[in-house]
Amino acid sequence: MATTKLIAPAARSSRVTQNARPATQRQQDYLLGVVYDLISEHGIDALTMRQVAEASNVSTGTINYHFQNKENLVISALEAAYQLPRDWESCSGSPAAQLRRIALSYVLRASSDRWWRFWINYLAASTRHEEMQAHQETRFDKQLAFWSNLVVEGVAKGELRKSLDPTDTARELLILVHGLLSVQFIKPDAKTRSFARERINKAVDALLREGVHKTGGPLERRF
Amino acid sequence: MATTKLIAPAARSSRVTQNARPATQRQQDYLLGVVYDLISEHGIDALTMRQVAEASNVSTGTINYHFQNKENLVISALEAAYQLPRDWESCSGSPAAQLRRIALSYVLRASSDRWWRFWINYLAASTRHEEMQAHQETRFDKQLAFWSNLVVEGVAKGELRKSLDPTDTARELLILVHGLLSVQFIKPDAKTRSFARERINKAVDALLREGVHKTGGPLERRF
Amino acid sequence: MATTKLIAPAARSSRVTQNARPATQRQQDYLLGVVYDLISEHGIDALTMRQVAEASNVSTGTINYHFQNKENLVISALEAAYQLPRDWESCSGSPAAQLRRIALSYVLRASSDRWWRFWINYLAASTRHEEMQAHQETRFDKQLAFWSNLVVEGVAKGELRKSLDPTDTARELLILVHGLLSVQFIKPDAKTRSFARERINKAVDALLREGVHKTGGPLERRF
Amino acid sequence: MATTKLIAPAARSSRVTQNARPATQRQQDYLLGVVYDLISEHGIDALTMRQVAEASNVSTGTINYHFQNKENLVISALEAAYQLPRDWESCSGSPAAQLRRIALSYVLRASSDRWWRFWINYLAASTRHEEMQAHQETRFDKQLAFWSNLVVEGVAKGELRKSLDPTDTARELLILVHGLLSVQFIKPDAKTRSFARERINKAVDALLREGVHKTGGPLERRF
DNA sequence: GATGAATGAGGCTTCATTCAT
DNA sequence: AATGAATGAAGCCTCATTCAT
Repeated sequence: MATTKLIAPAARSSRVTQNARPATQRQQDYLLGVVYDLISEHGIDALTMRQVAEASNVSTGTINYHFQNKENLVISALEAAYQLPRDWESCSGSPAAQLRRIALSYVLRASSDRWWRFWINYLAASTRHEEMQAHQETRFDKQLAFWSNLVVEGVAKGELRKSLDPTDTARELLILVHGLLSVQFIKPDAKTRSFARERINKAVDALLREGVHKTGGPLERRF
Repeated sequence: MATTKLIAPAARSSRVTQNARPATQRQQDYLLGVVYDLISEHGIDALTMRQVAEASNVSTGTINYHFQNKENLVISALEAAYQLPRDWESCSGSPAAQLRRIALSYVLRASSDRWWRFWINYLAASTRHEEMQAHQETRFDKQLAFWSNLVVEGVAKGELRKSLDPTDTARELLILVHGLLSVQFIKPDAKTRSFARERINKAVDALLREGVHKTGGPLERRF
Repeated sequence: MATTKLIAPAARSSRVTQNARPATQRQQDYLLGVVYDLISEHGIDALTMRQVAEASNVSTGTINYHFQNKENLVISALEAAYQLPRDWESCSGSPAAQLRRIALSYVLRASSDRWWRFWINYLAASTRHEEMQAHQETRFDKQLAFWSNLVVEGVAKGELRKSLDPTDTARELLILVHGLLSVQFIKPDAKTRSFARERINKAVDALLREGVHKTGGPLERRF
Repeated sequence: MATTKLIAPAARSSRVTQNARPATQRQQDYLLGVVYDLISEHGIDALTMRQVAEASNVSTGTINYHFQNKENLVISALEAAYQLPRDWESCSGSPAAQLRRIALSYVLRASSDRWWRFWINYLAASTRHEEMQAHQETRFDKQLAFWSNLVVEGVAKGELRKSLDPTDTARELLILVHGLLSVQFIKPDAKTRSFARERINKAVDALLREGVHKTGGPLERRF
């Protein structure tokens, strides 16, 4: 447990001492990884500084030395987590394929459960934590913009139907995947996950221009 | 809290002193109501026994006398909350109107925020609490069955299109409202709530048979 | 250590739970006595909740149950200490004798060291604690009024010289005793204390009307 | 802190690394100045090593490198502070003017508050710290001798009344200014400070020989 | 000389729970 | 049934001090 390595040192900065040398940065990133794991596992409220200290094999003083206090630690972990490379980020290919892939990342799998468990805890906690709430909102808007852009590109490349309104389409997809996410949390079984995958594929297929091959081969169905 | 096994929902009264006389029952129900309110307001983890005692004007000893310990108290409150009559339960009218009304109850309003904040906290907690998870599942299935049935009735009465598959339709609606719910948590502003309302109305309208009046009058738009 | 009994239950109230039953009141007063002793002994800043708990043979939880937090505990102790009966309060006799007695209470003796050590710590702490500062001021004003009044009465009874301005006289005396107090802290030896006693007696003598016996017999020299 | 025995004031340099070169000495003196400021501002007990490090723009390691530990640092700072030149030390003019000036230095002003706040904290701490107590005593005696000497000189120059006993006069003045100091701490407002100034001037005036100009011109009233 | 990350004891406080009344 | 004082473990955080660099 608690050994996940996070993003590259250069990628994180705010909230912690500026100009931190690489060693410090690495240590902080390591600690944030531990926190991410613990939150995914036990929820935000159950997180204790002692837990973090023990799981990361440092003293409680060290945690506070780097992050001042628990709130800052949690927020930092959240920020770091949100900057974790999603698997779809490295996803190349056509806009339509990218869109499908991103949308399919909302399907729970063993390897991504951690992230989504983290996410749902964050969402619940954000109902009583303004800063976290704002964070969620920002992230959603970015997501919306990114998806919209993919739609625009897909239309331009002739993959997607010309009649699509990019923002509406993106929003509709986002609502769908979040709805499916909820359902997957409510019914966390293989069948539900399978259904979610099919449903998402169907939704993306519906955006494709006539004549473009639907749901494609094994590459696209990997999820 | 953690991992304690809970007893089946039906056995609820067995959680508390056996053979409780009505006065005792009333007292306990009153306390559970207080707990529900507090959880809605501050989340499950923030609940303290002292809070409950003060909010209900009894002593901490009394709380423990009735519920033995905190976990038991919380679970009892959750179970009780899930048995609270939803406002749409008393909703009469055509199946289509009922369906619309139930679906619209997923739109956040001041008065219902409490319930949905409670719900999201419950959902997050359920990712690490088997019994709560089971509870969620049961509730979802009931919801699905109820909505399906409304579709069946609506088709029978000629309000809804004949081509509708009841279960598919109900599930699709449920996914939609849960998606909109997530979005409303992510962006808790009036515009988002307004959008959610319109989107739900549109979805229900799409189920109506040609010739049936869409979205209806003020009665149906109350939400 | 830490067994000083404080004032009667009825005398204290503010800051702690109102309507506390006598038993609670007694417990709180007992705890405040312990705190008073500890502050006298080690200063305000050195006081720890654990210390209080151990010295009073209760748990730390109990301390916080009664006083919520350390600041409140200290302030309560200060208020209680300021309501401790000074030995001159029970002092009867002529106004001049009372004045002399009160003034002489500023001479350190083993039995009153505790109080004055407490006082000097309070005074130092009050330079960075507004509420404590205000408290000091109030107390000084009361003292000034009380001493002035004694002068008025003394003049009326013909013990003190008619030409005395009550407030000026009282203030002048207060400055003197506080100056002597500082000196006694700076040089805490028998000689300095003895000097302080003589100096105070001399100052009071100077207020007496011609013909009135000076510094008097053993009764008045008890201090 | 507590009860550690301190070394004699004269040995101060021995507290720090031996054979310190001038640069080291300067560094240490600089740090002591920072400590003095911080203590004046927040009291002795509130001082933290980190505070010192940040205020002086060095690392905590450097502080400990120079002073080994906190106690040593604080004591060194206190000793250094007591060796700071008072502004009246550079005061020239007649003995009477010097006496007035020194006495008036006990009147709080913005610029001297720091020193006196420091002093009162030191005095309170000295009730439980033998070495600090001895320090206070020594300083008082020096002050007494210095003031006595000024009286002697003043009498010799014909400024002060011949009947004055130098030591008695000096002691009486010291008691007065310490009394006024206490009052100024108890009531830290402009009116009290103003009163203290007048009172001291009056006391010094009372020492002047008949015919010598009282309280003098603006130069002497600068305080 | 100087740094600053790391330590861990110890400070304050919260809180579920117990128990005499 | 109900009370509420008392408990003590555990939470968060601070801080003097150490030590590898």
